[in-house]
Amino acid sequence: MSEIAVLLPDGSSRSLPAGATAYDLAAAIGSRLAKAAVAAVVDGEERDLSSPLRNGSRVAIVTEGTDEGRHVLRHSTAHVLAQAVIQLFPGAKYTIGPAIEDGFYYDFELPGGATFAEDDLARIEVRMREIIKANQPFVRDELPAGEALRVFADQPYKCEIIERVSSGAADGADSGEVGSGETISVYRNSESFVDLCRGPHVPSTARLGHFKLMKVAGAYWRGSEKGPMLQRIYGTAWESKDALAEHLHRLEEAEKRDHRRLATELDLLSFPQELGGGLAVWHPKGAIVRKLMEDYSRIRHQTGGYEFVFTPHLANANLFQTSGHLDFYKDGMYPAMEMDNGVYYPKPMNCPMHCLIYRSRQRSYRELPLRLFELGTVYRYERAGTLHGLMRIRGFTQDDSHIYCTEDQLQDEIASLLDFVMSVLRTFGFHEFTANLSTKDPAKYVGDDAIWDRATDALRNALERYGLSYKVKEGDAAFYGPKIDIDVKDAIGRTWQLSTIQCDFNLPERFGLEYVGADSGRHRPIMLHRALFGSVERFFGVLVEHYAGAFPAWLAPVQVRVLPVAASHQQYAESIIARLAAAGFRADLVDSSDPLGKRIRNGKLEKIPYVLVVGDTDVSSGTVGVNPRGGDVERDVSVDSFIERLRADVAVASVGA
RNA sequence: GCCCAGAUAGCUCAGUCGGCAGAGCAUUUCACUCGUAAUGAAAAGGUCGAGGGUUCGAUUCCCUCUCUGGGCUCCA
Repeated sequence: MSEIAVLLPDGSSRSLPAGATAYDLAAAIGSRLAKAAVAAVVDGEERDLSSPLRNGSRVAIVTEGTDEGRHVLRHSTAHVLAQAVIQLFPGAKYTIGPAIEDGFYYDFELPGGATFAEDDLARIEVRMREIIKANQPFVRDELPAGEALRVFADQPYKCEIIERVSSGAADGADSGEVGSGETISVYRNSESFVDLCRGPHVPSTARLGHFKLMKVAGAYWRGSEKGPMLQRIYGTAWESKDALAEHLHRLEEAEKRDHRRLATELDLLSFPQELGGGLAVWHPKGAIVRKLMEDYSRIRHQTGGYEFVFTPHLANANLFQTSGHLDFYKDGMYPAMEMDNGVYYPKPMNCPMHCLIYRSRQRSYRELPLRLFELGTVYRYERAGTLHGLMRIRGFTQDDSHIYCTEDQLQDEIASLLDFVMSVLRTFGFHEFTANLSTKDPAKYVGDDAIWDRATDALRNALERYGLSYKVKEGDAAFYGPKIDIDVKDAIGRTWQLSTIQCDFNLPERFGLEYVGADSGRHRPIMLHRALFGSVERFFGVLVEHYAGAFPAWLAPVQVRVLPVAASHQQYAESIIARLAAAGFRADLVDSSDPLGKRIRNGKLEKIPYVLVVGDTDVSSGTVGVNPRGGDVERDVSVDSFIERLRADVAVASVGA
């Protein structure tokens, strides 16, 4: 046969000479496509451009600048990194080097447990650029496993991967999916560097180049804490200089809104060394925002059918024995305090105490659903290396509620919870949500299968009824019940997992919780754990990053700053402050000992929503000059109309209250 | 917990190949009274994260600890 025909993604077909490659197809379609092509998808499998096509195949060309195309060039850049490291560090062992979001990494083991220094990155980059400039081809080869073992004889990690693959044990989590059964695929280039790889790769290194090595980090071999610690180099790679520059710019922007940096700059809170790791003190400005968040939360819970409770920070060990926390999570708890009358622990969760409230007397089905709410502060001994600003902290406050209901009530309860969650999150400026539904881990769960199925269905139905898009995470649930987690997207497109709704079949059992049903019989309630903010501290951190410290007017620590142009306007400025305070706003005044320009600048840097300037014309006509954050100056605005505007601006917080 | 890098004035950081510690901003005082993003001058401010070791002498070199950052692992 001298010609073959292949099917294109648009449904059309194309004839090509027999033996034509994916690259030939791209070239036949157009030179622009050929130039942008980096790989192909043939019959659902990613292939190199150089792979020959068969008659009847479905072929899609992967181009740079698409997610798939970037994936290919990032992975190819990772190979170049490995090549450079092997050449510069004799005796280095190379392991795996996948593409990841925005870039790639490669893990190495250096002889004698040596480590990379930050300035090694520059040397490695130089060598990588030489390799790329040399325009080395990526040539695929397929070897029997035995031969592959000989090729990688001095590379123990590669041998381990080959053995796993050839024994069929590869789980796909490796980038070690390099073949099936006895055949192992490798990629070589002109300098005889060879790496185990499934591919595909760009045709040659000339297609690479817009990359940057970012950082060195430690990482465990195969992700296991018990495995050897490897040296990981992270890099980023893009299809063009502009795309790379844009990415680096995005990183800078993200750094500018880092909540730890802004917490210092805006005097919100601090983590004094004397206090110990993962513990924060809230300064007045941060505390105002936090209090407003908590106040809002309380109002919403109050009107939402929740009953408020309070519980202590400490409890006798017996309680955590009953709840099972001491058996399962002791490592994560602060250590015991031995007292005359027993052993006490700081609480890592509020639920056991809420169960005690439930159990304090007999409950009737008429009381259900019973919704207990508390802003409950808990302490968890997070491992030292895992702490991260407010995002991972050792003492934090959950907007925690435990709902006790019958199985029949479950679905309605969850549906209305979703409503509640979204409504609250929207108030805080989040508008894009997705959910994850975590289902039973067959290896580790309590409760009978039937109730898991019914509860999982209830969660799924509630999600569908609400119309929220969700992913199912099979086997990701905690041992005690299925759950829904809500992710929100922030102002720069990052997602944060905030709210959670979890079924619990375990604690009602452990605490022997019951209610008397309409049939006069005793029944076990289902318990729901749910938090909207999750942790108030973490939610605050996310808000800081979402708004880049420029809180909306209803949350801003200072809503209005008044600046008298000169000392002669001081009295008038004070009268404006008095009016604003009387109207319930947070306003302050900075007198004229600094020049106006400087005071304006400081107001902007402090991200105050409104900076008012008052001078001669304002004093005589009862007006103010308004500088809205991020807007242009408005002169001669009457005080009444400004107050009206401010009222409208902060009204968002009363929605649903 | 593991790997790497750090910790110097309130903040951001420089510096000391081992010999009395520096800048900018912020603070205080004085002068300036100013209409939209940094007025000028002066002063004050440090156990150089903590403890130990080496040394005539340690902020500097070594060890341990604490805390922080980047990852890994973990996250009820």
